[in-house]
Amino acid sequence: MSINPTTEESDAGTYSFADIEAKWLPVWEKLDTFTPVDDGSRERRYVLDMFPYPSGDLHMGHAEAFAMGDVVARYWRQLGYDVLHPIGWDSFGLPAENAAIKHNAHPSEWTYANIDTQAASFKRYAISADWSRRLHTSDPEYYRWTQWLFLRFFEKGLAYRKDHPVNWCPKDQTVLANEQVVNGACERCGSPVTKKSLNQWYFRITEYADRLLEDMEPLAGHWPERVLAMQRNWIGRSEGAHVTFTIEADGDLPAADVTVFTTRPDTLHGATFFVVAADADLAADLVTPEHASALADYRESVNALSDIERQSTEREKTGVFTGRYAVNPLNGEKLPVWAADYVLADYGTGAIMAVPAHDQRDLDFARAFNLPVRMVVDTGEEDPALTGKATTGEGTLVNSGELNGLGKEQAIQRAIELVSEQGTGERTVNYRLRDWLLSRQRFWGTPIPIIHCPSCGEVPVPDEQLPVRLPSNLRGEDLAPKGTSPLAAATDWVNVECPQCSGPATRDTDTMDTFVDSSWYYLRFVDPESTEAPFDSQKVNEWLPVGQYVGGVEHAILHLLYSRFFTKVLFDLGLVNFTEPFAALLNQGQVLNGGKAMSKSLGNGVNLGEQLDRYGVDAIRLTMVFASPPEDDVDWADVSPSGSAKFLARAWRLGADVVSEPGVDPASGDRSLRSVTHRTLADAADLLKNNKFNVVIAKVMELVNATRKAIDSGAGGADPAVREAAEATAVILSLFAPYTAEDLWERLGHPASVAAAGWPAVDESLLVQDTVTAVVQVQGKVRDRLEVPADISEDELRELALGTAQVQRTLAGRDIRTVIVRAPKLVNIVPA
RNA sequence: GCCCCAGUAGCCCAAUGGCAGAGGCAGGAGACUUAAAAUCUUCACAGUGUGGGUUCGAGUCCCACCUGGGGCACCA
Repeated sequence: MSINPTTEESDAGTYSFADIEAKWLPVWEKLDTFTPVDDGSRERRYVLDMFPYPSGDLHMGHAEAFAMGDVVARYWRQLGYDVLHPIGWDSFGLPAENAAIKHNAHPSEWTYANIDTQAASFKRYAISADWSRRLHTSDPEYYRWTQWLFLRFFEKGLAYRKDHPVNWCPKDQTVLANEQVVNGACERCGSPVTKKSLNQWYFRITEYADRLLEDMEPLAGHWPERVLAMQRNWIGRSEGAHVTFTIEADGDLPAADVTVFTTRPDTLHGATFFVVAADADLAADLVTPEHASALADYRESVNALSDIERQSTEREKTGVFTGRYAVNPLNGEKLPVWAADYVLADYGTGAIMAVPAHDQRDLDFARAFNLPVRMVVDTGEEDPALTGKATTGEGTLVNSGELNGLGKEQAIQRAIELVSEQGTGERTVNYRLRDWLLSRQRFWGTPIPIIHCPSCGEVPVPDEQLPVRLPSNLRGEDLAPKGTSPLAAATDWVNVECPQCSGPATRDTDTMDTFVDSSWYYLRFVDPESTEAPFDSQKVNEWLPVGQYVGGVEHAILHLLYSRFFTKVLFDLGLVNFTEPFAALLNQGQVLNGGKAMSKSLGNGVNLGEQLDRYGVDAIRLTMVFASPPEDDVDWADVSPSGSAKFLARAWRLGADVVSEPGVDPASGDRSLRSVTHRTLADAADLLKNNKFNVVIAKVMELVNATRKAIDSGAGGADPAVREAAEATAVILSLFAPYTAEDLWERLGHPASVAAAGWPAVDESLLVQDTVTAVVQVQGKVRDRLEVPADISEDELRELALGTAQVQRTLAGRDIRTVIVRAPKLVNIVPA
């Protein structure tokens, strides 16, 4: 055998992946096996891989992810479900624009050329997709509906504009959502992100914070725990109270009420000072004239810090006194009001009551500025004022008026009651999640379908005028980032009549974050040609939620959170009847090389095309799936595509040795091989259900080994059991190695396609063994083994075990305390 | 600092609380061959990161720790 694709003669005994690939690809094109019938005659199942971004050709990561998704799609088809497994492209985005600037071209040229390249590669890779549903988010036919959905959000008040300090990437010259800032740097290019105050569009995702959190419950067990944990973390729910402090009047400055958020209202009596975020307007409003210049200087120094510096936890505490005092509503104490950058303008209310004894940050600040520390919860630990370590645990309230003597939890409840009675506070829940900033100052995205009219304000583009197409006359340098959208330069495009008053007006020149495009594409796949609506709700309700979603963990928060949000809004709009888009999620691992992610700078990249040329599509697919459990990383340095190719050839060769006719009754075949076949089918079904694809491949390897042995030194190639085993091999292999499986299937005398052969029925009677080996333990240690009938009773087995010489010798006359019997496999004798 | 995940043979990995080993890679031996490749057969190697606990019995469950990976983080 040879795994060399250039083998010149290809006789019946030589496995040539290149020949097999060339042979079957056109046959499959004609068969159209992967378009769902979609008539309700079979149960519908939807399996989806996160759609690719068209950045050049497919890479090793695509090869892994799509191999996994295809296993599920192909398995579900074998089980007889009507399977929807579509493919499309997330085709708006920066790289296309940057390429266009560089080559003085239009982004669409680069984008659609790459899509064609990737599509051809996907076909070669034998992804069992329904190509008739192919979509691209940059097609006007698609983004028309992205705009339509935006307008529905706008009508509901879920899309709005506000002035706000935003994350700004100085390199890409655009704003970024919080989710796109990683450790203070741009997720895309790595540049340190700065803050800029701009008027921008937002989606009100915070309104859905609670539902995004609660609706994760039923996903447990179907989504990876770490993804759920990351989303929980990101949403950052915390329960506590709002408490309002009055800032006393000072000279010309009037009194003011300022509310704080605290998770520890029980420690109200321990507040010894008050802090407002230095960069919030509130600080400037409160400061007395005497302290104003110090605050201004301080604010300047704070603004000069990058996010990365500011987020360092090692920093010394800094701040300035505002000259004002806040009155504690519970005990009337006057607390000095400070402005400091350790309080965030963006979180909670941008102001806090500082309880240095029981909060480390407050304690650090108190020690830096010699402010008092008062312990109000006795945790049994040393006084934080002395140790410098705040105590945050359980304890008994002290120095706290009527809260004294209560435990922490009781005191929290009681304190909330007290401020509620006073009207100075209430129970509340606070979230870390911010609204989703969706405007981008870039060209290659979905235009925001809003017209700005000097007299009517923000006017939605009427639905019948959608799509608002991108202007076609901009290219090359016209697209270079300038800090404002390049669309502004297309004056013909920008200047329009106001749809309401017909006066002169201008289009919004920002485009949408591409994550908006990808937040609903899984719905469009159900009905991709529709010109009436983004999708047919009835059809969507029939197909969704997606039964199995497959993609990388890098989208644990971004795409998955946004899509969940979109689905909930669409539910509220009555457009879908479910609230979670993805019932099950599989995060495939990364493909590494030598322990590290592949990268140009490390020079450890592996080219997918070269691997396919060298080992064949099936060997690469099999290697990806066999290497480890799907969610684990695959280190390409640790795996053996040539080993996979060898196995495939071995499986394929079975075809030549099966000499019985198709359709022969296997009942008369060799029983032990039949047992292996049916055991393999049963185990594989179980393993596939649990995404243990790597183990399924190990099982089919065993089946191939057993079949080879039966042919060479057992029942022989004419035995019907050998045919049965080879056919089962072809069907199981069809999930992982479609070309080899198809060719084997043909060699076994069947017409194409094995993909539609159906999962063989398991004969339960073949799974039962006549006799099994029972293990006899004394005190957990194995002392003997017995061949016993599989249906032996507990009593019989106990008697047998107690009677063995080994057991008698080990017991050496000791009394028996108890005997554990798990018929027919185990007996454990426990001596007294 | 908080949260999540993982540590089994030289390597990748299996193992409903019940004999630690299914499969593969790399390695050794044999058959076939003039020889090699390919093919077929066969062999060896760990007591499951560490320390406790629960149990008749723990790789598996619980606690603590160590190591590695990931997420969040002056989030009140």
